[in-house]
Amino acid sequence: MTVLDIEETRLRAERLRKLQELKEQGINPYPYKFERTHTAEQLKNLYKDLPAGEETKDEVKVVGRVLNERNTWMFADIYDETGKIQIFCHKESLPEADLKRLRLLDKGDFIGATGTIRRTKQGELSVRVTSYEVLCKSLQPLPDSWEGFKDVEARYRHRYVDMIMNPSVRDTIRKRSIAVRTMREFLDSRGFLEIETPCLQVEAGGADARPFITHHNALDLDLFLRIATELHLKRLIIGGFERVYEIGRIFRNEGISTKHNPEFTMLELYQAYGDYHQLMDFTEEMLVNVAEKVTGSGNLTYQGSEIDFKRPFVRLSMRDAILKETGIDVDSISDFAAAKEVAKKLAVETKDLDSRGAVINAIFEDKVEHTLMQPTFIMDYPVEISPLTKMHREKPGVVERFELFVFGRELGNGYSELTDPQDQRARLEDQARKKAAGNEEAQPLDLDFILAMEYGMPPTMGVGIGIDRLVMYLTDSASIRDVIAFPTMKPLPRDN
RNA sequence: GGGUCAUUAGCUCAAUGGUAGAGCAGUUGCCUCUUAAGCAAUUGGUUGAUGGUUCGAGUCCAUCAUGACCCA
Repeated sequence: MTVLDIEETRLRAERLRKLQELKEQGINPYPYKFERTHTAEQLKNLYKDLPAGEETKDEVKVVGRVLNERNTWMFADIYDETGKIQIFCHKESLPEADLKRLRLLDKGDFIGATGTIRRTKQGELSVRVTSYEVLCKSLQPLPDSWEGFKDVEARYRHRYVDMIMNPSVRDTIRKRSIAVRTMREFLDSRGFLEIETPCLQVEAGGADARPFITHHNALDLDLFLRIATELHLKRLIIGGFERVYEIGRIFRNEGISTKHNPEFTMLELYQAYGDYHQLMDFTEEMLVNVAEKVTGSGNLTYQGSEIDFKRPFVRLSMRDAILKETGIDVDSISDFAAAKEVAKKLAVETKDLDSRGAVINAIFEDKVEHTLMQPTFIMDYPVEISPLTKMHREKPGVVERFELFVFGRELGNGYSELTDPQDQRARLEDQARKKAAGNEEAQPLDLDFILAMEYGMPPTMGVGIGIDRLVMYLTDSASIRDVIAFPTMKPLPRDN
């Protein structure tokens, strides 16, 4: 795995030699600009009716990275962001010095070429080059263009090479950008404001997760990286903003897997005067909108399974979902001990769990979650695992919370926000007790948040949606690393 | 955290414990021709790291590093 370290390889030395030779010919291999007239895509459209074998006098200037060359630079494929255009370097069109200088080029170099448009007998649209400029001399050899660049580790460590060699990588990242933009447009058009909240926090609350710790030198103060944006966005609601959202980086100090990256992106949005029923409608509408914009239809295939992002999504209470899957009615479970009894019968692990609700949730996660392939809202969660959510207006012991599942995985989490400051204090004190008892994922007691709530918070609905996971579905990516431009990698030892 | 597998040339991959190889890339020459890369010749290695077993280790053993997959 030292392939692309800056080593003095033969191939690099060869390129350095050519670089030197270019300089000696008075050519700047790293010039400042080049004004192209067309992109590859524009040319393709413009000349789509030009028959094979036909030549025009239209002069164009194109740019791109050379990725392929045939017959000793007589033909070369150069790529800009929109695609490929072939250049044709014939001795009758190019001065001899320029023709000879082609030998100083390598695959990976950027060039700008001027010439006339023709379509070859083979039907390939080409630029007959009359002059060209080196726009950047590349020093590193690219991977084999036929076999490709497959080594998974190398691809993630050197993502720029991955992007050059594998167009699908760029396509996925592009779709991610479109998905995020579509979400912003959707929210902006509904009167939401995007507001940034702190990444550095004295207490990391709003979710059940272990935070990263960092240190502020001047204040000599340990700070946490945020694990959610929830508590600050709600302060904005208290402050008088009625519709706010943030699409922000979240940091959770957990393992790395195909579904988890330590830093990931979450959309959280809050709207005053709404409840979780309205929120489910809203969430559906937004996700269907995004899916259609990115994939062209809400109907997509993920890892071989059809997933239908079409309204309405299934809505099912957690109780009914468990009942359907196991035949057990969790409403009949009276207390923690009874819950553990049931879990044991179902072979569900209850180690580290500390309440009836936590056990019921574990049963759900173990028995039901993986069965929820199509977009499904699971509603009405146990209160013990939902410290920021309003009690259900009718059902005892549960809160007005839903999670959205797709392909057996959690994609979103929303609720009627708890707005009663005394209830909120009691719930967070309960969490703080659990934290003190060793539950590292329990939430801290954020006194300023409770103080804020004492000033008064209107009824509010709020939801968080994992952007990375959503984009995985939209791009049929098996790993979260595929939808992140630069996923977290363990560094290699530097001692070589 | 546990298990399985992987790591050999720039890339993709071979190699019963017995001389480290191929294709492509690179280089040189020839050729104004093409869609997998024109033809010919040719260079290129601390086999992830450190120990061990052995007459002999890419191969067997141990430890470590990085990663992939599965499991909790």
